[in-house]
Amino acid sequence: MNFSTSEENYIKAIYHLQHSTELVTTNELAAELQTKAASVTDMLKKLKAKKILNYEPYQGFTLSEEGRKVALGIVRKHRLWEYFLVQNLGFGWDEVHEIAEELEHINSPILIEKLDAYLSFPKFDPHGDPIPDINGKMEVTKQINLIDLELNREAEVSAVGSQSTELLELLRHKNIGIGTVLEVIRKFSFDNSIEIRIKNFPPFSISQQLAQTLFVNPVYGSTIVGSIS
Amino acid sequence: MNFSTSEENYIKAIYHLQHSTELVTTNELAAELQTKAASVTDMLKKLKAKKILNYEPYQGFTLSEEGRKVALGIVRKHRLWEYFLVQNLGFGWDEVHEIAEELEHINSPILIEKLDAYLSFPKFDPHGDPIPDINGKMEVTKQINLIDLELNREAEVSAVGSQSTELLELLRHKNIGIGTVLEVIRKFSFDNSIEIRIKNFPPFSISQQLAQTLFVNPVYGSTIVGSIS
DNA sequence: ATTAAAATTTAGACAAATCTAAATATTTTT
DNA sequence: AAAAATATTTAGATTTGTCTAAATTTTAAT
Repeated sequence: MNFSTSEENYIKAIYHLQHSTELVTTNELAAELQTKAASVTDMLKKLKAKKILNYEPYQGFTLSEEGRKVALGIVRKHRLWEYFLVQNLGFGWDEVHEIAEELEHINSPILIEKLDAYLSFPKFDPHGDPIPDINGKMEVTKQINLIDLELNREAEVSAVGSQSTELLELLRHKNIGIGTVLEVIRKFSFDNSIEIRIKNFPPFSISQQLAQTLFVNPVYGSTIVGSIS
Repeated sequence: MNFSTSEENYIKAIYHLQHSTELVTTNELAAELQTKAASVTDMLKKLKAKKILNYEPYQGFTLSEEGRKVALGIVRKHRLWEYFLVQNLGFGWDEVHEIAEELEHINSPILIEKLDAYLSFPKFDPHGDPIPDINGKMEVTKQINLIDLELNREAEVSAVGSQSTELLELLRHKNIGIGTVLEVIRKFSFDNSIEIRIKNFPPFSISQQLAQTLFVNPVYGSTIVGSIS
């Protein structure tokens, strides 16, 4: 099935809101999309008719299985284009969101597969968010500085960003390795450093540069992994 | 000023039709866009109000100076994307038109300038059509096999596609060089060979491979060159 | 368990882009 | 130069996505 740009924007917004609150409400969605509640209701009816939503009037709504697949497809396109814009065209990571908002609505599956191959199948976009693969699968892993404190505080280190001796020296000094479980205590916006604690030890802080090389899986907080096809 | 996707499609179609007939008519445009004459009239009024068209009811129409600049900007985007799709993503030249029809409506001047630079400022798209530069200027030159026999038959060789000894050997044998004036007599669709004549000599034919390396300027046939900004 | 407040939906309107059918203008034919 | 044929425009309707204002439902407060 095909969707209009407007329908796609609704589906994507619902997908993102569901990450924090399972049941999404009309007003939340209106705020997210900078539109009016009445407009949202109209679109909800349309998406329900297309079997994209589980929706009963006044009761809130969630994406259907089909809806989640559509959403993952849009997220895939958005993040692949962002990667291209930063990595190949030389944009800054903070300049690409709006352009990707347009590019994500280009409708050509073969284009996206060729782009993915051209970029060598990246797993994370320039903001550190995971890129779903063609089946909707994506890494649960994220950079530790991107952990959402509202959702998860504990995370297990699953990979490090490079094998440089400088990085490994620092990690050994801090007693961090693959498998280490960390609790994120606080983030400081001044220098993007974060304070963390390894179980049974006193807290300490790590720099932005180090945080960006630590890829972690949330210990609870099941970021759900699914499939598009 | 900004234009909707639909407005842009009308502007581009009028631009292309103007290449064959100076004054464009409502029915021609309706046929080109696969729509109805009544719909065209509606849009003509809109574009006239936006000063894109010279249009008097029942009298046909042409793009205004402003309209031509807008059209050249759209053509520029279309052809740059086609170049990217073929050269970088590995599409065949016959597979990219539809995708470029979508991509050409992405509205980000900086994106197009970065893409142009990334592609090293190509002057021709994969079909051999010239790509307008940021000011709307483009080569009048085209591959000789793309000469439109309805418009021009005589053309002057202005460049050859490579300096390989094999090519130069063939060109010397055929007596073709920079500045040679050729008359295109006929095209054969079976093998895409074309029959040409050098003034005062008997006609002979050249292969598709050779034709694609011969860049020519029409001798009469004023393909108009303009500026966007 | 009412009432008050907040959230959501319905009703009716609007702009953009399209269509069909009817009216009008232009061009061609005789 | 009038009639016939063709081209173009107008009038009125339709779809999509949006809005405001009014009505309804749910939730929270007393």
